[in-house]
Amino acid sequence: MNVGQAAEQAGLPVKTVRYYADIGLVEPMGRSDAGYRLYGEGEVSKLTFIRRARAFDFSVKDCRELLGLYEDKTRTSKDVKKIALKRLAEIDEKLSELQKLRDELARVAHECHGDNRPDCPILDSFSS
Amino acid sequence: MNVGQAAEQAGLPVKTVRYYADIGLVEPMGRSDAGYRLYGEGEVSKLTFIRRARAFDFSVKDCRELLGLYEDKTRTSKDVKKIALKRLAEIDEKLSELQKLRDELARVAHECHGDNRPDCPILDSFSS
DNA sequence: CTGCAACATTCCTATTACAGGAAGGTTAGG
DNA sequence: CCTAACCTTCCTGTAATAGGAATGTTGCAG
Repeated sequence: MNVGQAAEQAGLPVKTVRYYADIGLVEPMGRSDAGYRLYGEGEVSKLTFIRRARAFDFSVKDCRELLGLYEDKTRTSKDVKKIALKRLAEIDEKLSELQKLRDELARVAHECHGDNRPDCPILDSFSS
Repeated sequence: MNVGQAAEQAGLPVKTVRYYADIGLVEPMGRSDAGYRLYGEGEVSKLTFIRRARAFDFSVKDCRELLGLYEDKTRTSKDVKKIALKRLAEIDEKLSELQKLRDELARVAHECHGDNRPDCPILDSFSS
């Protein structure tokens, strides 16, 4: 199948599928006489796999590694879990930072009366 | 003062201060005979203001707007609060998405025994 | 006065993961 | 045969810098 159909089946934009081919993440089976990328079931599976992993906020680089493990019949679940736990720790850190930020912003926004007067605790919190 | 000193006082990397000058966010008071950027107290205040706002995850574009309000003696606290609340809503959405993602990743990672066997629920969750 | 370190300048490249668009070739159907 | 809907490559842009090269300036110690 051509790139459009592969993209649709994998649930990815065509641009993205071509991009993955360019960076050697998921290369097409081959090319047609006209130079069209040709994809099979296997490639669609990999593309789908990557879409799901990306939805878990894994970087494309991580995906490359995961895809390697995905295809490696000799890999152990330990290998995969290690990557997943690392990602989880990163997400936890991001979450806690974002949460702190949110609370502080909510606090200053709450303190701001939001009327037509010029004094504003939000701006004050940035400059003091 | 020169860019290095201004950067230090504002708590920003020199590169960043120059970048802010380039994009017209905080321009130096003037230039020395040798072409060195010259900063005064006012510029350092603005740079500090921006550093703090950036720490709140405001985009540089947002900062430009906030800086305009910061300097505008006729602005009302309502104007500022509007931006802050918009930002807050965005952060909340990001938080909830990240939280969902975290929980699901934690679940599949937990289900993975992480030993030397080849089957792995993490990878399975990507391909099923 | 000179030499050197520590500053400064501009400009170019790279990062992440694509999106948009131009210019052009291919294919399928009516 | 024409046309729409595909496909191709290539170039540019995004956000907010970081890194580095090549070069100029300043201040101070010897």
